[in-house]
Amino acid sequence: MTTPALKIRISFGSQVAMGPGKADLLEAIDAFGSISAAAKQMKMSYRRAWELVDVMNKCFAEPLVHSSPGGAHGGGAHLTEFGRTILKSYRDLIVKSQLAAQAELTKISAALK
Amino acid sequence: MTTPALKIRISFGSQVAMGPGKADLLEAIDAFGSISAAAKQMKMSYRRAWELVDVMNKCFAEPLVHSSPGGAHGGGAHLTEFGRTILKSYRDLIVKSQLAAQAELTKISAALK
DNA sequence: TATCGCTATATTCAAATAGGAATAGCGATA
DNA sequence: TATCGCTATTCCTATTTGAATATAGCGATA
Repeated sequence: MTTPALKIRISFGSQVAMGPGKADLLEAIDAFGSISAAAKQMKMSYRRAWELVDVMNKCFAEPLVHSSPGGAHGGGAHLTEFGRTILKSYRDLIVKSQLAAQAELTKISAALK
Repeated sequence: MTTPALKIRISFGSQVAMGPGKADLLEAIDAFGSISAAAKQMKMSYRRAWELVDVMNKCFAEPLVHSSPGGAHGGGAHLTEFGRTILKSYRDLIVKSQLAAQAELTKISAALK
């Protein structure tokens, strides 16, 4: 066994509405106040980060991220209350799932190379 | 909300050791006794099915699928006891996770378009 | 020992995806 | 009103992925 991990996503049609990467991105946006700074910290292109945000905003009934194209220091982006709630629900979901699946995950992990 | 679903995979380094598609494939191989028949039923190419099996066999300490290139009716493939055990563990893991995550999944699903 | 169907693998081509660079636009603030 | 940094979008290229095809090899069994 080496690096096994549960990866839990919420698929929505052909898209992923929420997953580990998107959740991390939301947290980074919350921490840095902009998509571009979050992207840099996560070592992905601004383009990719923007796309992930766009997918999320379009999957959900309301945007999770609100962004301002201009203003002080170029504007920025922040989580909406809605976004914060979804993020928390997802994180809770992950914790509960992992906990419930621990025994099986341990078994499977032990069987990996 | 339309078609939200939890997708749970077990990642192993850069590869996916087990996931929904691989588990379904294992079941199809178990049911049909060959990779080729399983592939046909799942509407994927033999090549792709073989690759998925190959990844699984290489991620785990023992092969999950044993295959015979020749013999009656061309041989075939079947699950090893090891493979059957892993498959069951994974299916159990999914059930337990889904159950534990139900409340949060319902909340998030209701927030989707 | 010839047949048959499946495994195993290489090659080629098309398609989807990811990444990089370039650029326009925006608005608070100095 | 000029500046600045970030958002938003386009275009092009490179890489990855997937499908289709072709072919060799295998061994039970008839």
